[in-house]
Amino acid sequence: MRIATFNCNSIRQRLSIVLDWLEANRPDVLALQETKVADELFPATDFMAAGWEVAFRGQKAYNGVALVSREPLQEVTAGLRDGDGGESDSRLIAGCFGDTWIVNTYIPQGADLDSPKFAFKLEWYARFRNWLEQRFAPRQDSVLWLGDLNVAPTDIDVYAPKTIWPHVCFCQEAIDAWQNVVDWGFTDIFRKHLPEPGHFTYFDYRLRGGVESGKGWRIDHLLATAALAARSSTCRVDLEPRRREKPSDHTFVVADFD
DNA sequence: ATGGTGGACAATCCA
Repeated sequence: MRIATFNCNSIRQRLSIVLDWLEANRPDVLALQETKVADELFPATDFMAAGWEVAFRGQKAYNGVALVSREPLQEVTAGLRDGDGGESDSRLIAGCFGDTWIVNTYIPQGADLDSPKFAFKLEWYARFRNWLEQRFAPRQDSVLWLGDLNVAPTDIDVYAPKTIWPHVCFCQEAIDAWQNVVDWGFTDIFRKHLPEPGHFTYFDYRLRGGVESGKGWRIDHLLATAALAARSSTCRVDLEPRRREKPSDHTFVVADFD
């Protein structure tokens, strides 16, 4: 089983990068964030024409998540409160692949530490833990949580921890909010296989030569409940799509399971 | 150094 995540920063701008990557890597499921398109304008026919199933929940201009898969996912659900029509609906989409639940989230970024958007971020994390508790039992269920989580949990997850701290994605409150969800029952698949510093998934457009100079962040994550984590065999960052014209500011992250 | 770039969408908002 191969599962991947990619913040595409507009699926319509990045469609050929995504379709080419799917063809080359043949994942079972690819989770997308920041599709930035209302559902009626999502390019579903392009995915279907290339032989992929796709489930999506978005809104105009901002946010938006999707799950691309080789076979249709079962029991697809979107939103923290499914159907509330608000912003929270376009930040979560989940579905069942075999006996594994794939839970794709685009966590709020938070803007500034003193912004209401940061409070909304912390609240969103708390609501998400509640969402998990209501649906799954970490010891029984196979759950893979992945996506743009907008948290760099440790010093080796940012390129310059001393100067970046505190930041909405690298501060104690955000790390605690992330840890509280991890404590529900997740293992960090990425760090299981890539424990050393220097692996990043996001490079700010505004820093020139960010990839070459290693000025990155690890804010895109894959985490799994214990039995599923024990089955994971590899995890890697794929920088190849960044050599394309107009790359996303995020990388693909891929995990394989036995 | 509090900038810088990029996307959506039409003046700014968001990251």
